[in-house]
Amino acid sequence: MSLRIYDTAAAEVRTFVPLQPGKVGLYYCGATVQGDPHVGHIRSGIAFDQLTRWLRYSGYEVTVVRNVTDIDDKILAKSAASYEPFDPQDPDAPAVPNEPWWALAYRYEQVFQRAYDLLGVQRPTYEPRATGHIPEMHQLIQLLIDRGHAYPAADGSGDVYFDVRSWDKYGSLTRQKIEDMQAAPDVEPEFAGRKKDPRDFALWKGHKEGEPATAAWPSPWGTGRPGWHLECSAMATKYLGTGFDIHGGGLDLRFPHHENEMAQSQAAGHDFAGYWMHNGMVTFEGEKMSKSVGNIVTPAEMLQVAEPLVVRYYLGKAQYRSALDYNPGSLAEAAAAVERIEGFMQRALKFVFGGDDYGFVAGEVPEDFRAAMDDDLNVPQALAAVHEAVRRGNTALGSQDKDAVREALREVWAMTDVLFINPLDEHWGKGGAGEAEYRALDTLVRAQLEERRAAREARDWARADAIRNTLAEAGILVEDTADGAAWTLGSR
RNA sequence: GGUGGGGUGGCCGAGAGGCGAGGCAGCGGCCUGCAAAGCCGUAUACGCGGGUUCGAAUCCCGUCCCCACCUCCA
Repeated sequence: MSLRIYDTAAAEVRTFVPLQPGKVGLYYCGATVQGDPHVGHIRSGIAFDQLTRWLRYSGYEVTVVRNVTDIDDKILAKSAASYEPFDPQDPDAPAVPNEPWWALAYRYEQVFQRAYDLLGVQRPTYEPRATGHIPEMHQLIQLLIDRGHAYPAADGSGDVYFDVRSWDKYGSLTRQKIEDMQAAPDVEPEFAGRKKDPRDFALWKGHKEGEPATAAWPSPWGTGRPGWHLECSAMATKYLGTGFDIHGGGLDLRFPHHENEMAQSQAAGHDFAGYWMHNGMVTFEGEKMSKSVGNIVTPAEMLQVAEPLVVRYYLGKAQYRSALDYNPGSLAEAAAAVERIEGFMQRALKFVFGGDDYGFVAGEVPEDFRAAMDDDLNVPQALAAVHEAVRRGNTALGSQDKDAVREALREVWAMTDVLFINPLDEHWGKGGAGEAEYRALDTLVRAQLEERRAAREARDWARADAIRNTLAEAGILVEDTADGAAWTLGSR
């Protein structure tokens, strides 16, 4: 009946109850813009896009916040490396030489933006950057110091640490005890005398020799820059309040990122997130894709072999908490499924409205679809509902049952709109051809089809097949239907 | 060592005590001049061994294996 979601903090499925009726505040972790996006980022974006769209379809007013972490160790390191001499032949050579850290961050932010846009991930209501929220972070740090949960390092480094031993709920998000955590062997010596406990994490990092002056901000504890984790707490609170509904992100962010976020926010006296949602990893032959393993498939690579809609369908087809395994056939399989849906919709539209979708109104989403989505976003089951409606519609097309075709079409339209995989949505375009180009091509193809029709009438099968083959070589697929031949641009 | 999540038919991927989700691929049929598309049909699937039950992929016990996190990661 109503939405139920799996809450990582509670480790169980809970009925979703918003803090304010009819409104949802959603924060989910975006990227640290230190490199090109990989499919994991996009999968996460799509998962929370599905959530957002379903919440909105369900009548909620949703405020979505996704951070851009534009300052961190890696960004600085990559920028610094771009000033080093390098061999242009080296595949790891910097894309832009002598690039300031802020330029590098902004460049990658835009790459992310394009990827999200292309795959139909709705832009968040607010997309704040870490560097734009230094004062908010300072307030939070001061609050934590005042409450006895943070301390400036005793060695004058300018670092400020969160005191994990001072917060007895530390570890509760991931159900870990500090004592049981594997000690990071390299951490102890480096921070000896600086941290009270090796698990203490930096809220503020004192400026170090050799780091750019542009990456240092004055603070009550000395010039420096923010630590990781802090930006999310500060920005979530600023845009959604000290208590909000849902916090999301990838499964690999549970610890330490989200654990630390939760600790510092709650230690500051904030309720913070009511529900924690984590999407599963994209795996390659069973293993998490990661740069160190070298088994990465980038969104750009996927988009070379499949159109954006197909990539979105693929990345969004599994339940968001499951691992999604990629293999070489994955995208072709997704493409076939998408074509099945699109084929029905095209035929149905033509049959019911004569090919003109003017004035078409999508129907309601059917009950089985609604139930599936309400069940912790069970998209695979929701897709089953889509395909069942498609089959029903195809059967109705076969029997020329206009009412049944129209009904199936309205349902499919509504469902694919919610999942944002409606092949006829203008977002996905039509093969990239503009209106004028399409009309020109249509005129030429129709002339060919007319000639073929005449040949078929004369039972000149060789001629008819030759025309069909020629068109096929140009990527134009001809299908004979009850009311004449139709053509489509093939997907490959 | 600690904490989570898994092992489902050729592949992907739901389900979680009782009519074999769905997609992709395959096979047979219908339709078609032939195709394509579509429709219909088609599979001794639930890691292994025990147990509970009238009935277990689903519950219990044992066991093997895999993955993730505990360091940067969506």
